Amino acid sequence: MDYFKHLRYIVLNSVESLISSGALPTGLDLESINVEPPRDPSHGDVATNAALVLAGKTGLKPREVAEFLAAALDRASELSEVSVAGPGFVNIRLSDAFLHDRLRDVLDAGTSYGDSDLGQGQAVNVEYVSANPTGPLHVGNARGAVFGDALANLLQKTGFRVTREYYINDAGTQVDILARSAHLRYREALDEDIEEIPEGLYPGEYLLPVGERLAAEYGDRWLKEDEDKWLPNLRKAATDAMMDLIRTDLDAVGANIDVFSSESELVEAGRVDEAESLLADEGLIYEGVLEAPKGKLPEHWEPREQTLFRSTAFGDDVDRPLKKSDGNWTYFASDVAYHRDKIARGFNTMIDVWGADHAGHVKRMKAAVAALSGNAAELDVKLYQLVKLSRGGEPVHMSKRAGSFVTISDIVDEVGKDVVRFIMLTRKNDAPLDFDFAAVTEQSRDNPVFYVQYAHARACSVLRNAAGILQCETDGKALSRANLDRLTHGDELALIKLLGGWPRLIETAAEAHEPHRIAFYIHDVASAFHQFWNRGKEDPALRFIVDEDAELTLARAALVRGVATVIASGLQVMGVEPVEEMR
RNA sequence: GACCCCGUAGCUCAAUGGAACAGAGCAUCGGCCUUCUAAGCCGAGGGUUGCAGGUUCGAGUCCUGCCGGGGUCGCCA
Repeated sequence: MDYFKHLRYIVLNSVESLISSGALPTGLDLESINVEPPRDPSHGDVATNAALVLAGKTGLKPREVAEFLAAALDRASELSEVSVAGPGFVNIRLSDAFLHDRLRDVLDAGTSYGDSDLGQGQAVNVEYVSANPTGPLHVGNARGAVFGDALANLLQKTGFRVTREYYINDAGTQVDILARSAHLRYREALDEDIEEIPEGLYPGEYLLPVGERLAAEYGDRWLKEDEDKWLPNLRKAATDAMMDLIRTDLDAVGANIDVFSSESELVEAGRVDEAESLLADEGLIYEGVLEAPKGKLPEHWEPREQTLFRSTAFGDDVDRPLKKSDGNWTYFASDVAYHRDKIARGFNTMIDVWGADHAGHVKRMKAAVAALSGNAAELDVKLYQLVKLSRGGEPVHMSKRAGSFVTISDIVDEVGKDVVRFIMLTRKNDAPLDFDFAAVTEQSRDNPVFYVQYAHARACSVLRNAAGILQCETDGKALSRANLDRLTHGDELALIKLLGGWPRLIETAAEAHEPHRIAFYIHDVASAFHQFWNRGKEDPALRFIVDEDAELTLARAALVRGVATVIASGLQVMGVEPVEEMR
């Protein structure tokens, strides 16, 4: 149960009874009434703004409305204390018994605690990574992969039907360059001296095996042929090989893509033409000349007539070209077709996860989605900032030209998938992220991965000890039967309140499309738990295991199990494995 | 020139439909190891939320303008 929702329901009931008794007038707007945790815990467990919101239309002062409401609420058994404060807030304290039931919620539900029906089974498409298939994935892609994957988990937990998707940009000039680079490695594999890799081709060594495979499969067949003969074949072979690398990288970081969509297939199937004619039917396509951007002109700029999409009709700043001067579709054109395809597959909610360098494309893509769906479909674009790699404070340089960049597999091999995933979620997506190879594996409180995992392991350790002493099971189901009335200390109850906030947190994080909030929340839980653990050092009566009081020990074990469960539940959404022992 | 993101303690960052005194950690200072893992904990100081207006009973949050940092701006994706 989300106790904030439950309390809001109680508040609304009280307001309605005040209306029917004539204390408050009818026709009030109850929608903007909320029940939230107060900033200052000394104010209470929850607070409602109901009186502030309602007072205006009643002709009463907020404090008067609050007094009425407080009197009505006072009868609810879930509450132990109701008071009016400030301009007219009603502050509420929850009864111990009500809180004990919330801990029981956690124990009964296990890691599915916090599951929600917010999404009502609505289909959501989450597209992430979607890197060019021209090489292995690098750290920046890892951030997109982890963010997208965790967001997808989060939406699943809140009742959305999620499809995780990767758009393979295998139709552009980059792929021609890849094919030529592969051809070079193919010649090399056939003992030709290729000398230096020419400027403009991909120098990475990951293309060596591709050349060897081509040589083994085709012999010297493509050696003497003209480029236009071998290019189409090598495009396919090379992108397939690169997608194998990429799948390996995705797998290494635990990103599970459901659907891979190919741009070239989209183009070949005529989907781009279809999308264009669809827009043309709406009068949104015209031949025109774009104005040059103000300020610094791009090199070789000259006015040119081209096929334009009237994206300004949907809030974009300028209209956008759909065709290049060579007659091929622009990347934007095929992306329009791709999003039309997603809409056609029944997705009215789409989330695209892009690097911040694509920010300029957000408006045009939203415009296209609006145009294609008649404003029925919604696109949210989540941009993530760069990852700055360092090692012990020294920046790690990545040179794409030299082919020396850190791949996802490199980083996962060194620090492990769980560390990579956790760290990637310790910043808001639109804030830059520092990733220090030394700091993320450090065993100290500065390292959030360690801090949270340690709390989980410490909880498991306490439970192992308790099980040994009490000779009992310490799973949630067994501990749910403990006499939780024994949990009366303020710190115990505060911990339960924190755990009870998980259902609310998961919903707000899902609505905001912000999985990082989970990392911050479970860090808070870990912190509260470490604090409680240390309280026991000063005061033996506050230890989890209390000699000669098996009943209290069992009740506290239930609380510890609750902590471990909520941390594990959060880690599950983040795609991180909770550890039971620190090694 | 235009658009987008960011600007919160000395540093790195939070603040969940606007709400009562803006929170953590690091660093600084003062405490705490015969212990369920000190791989940690407790306490203190530290702020005109970049600036100036506006909306509101109430603004870090919404609106306008400016300042500073980053990103992007037809035929790369």
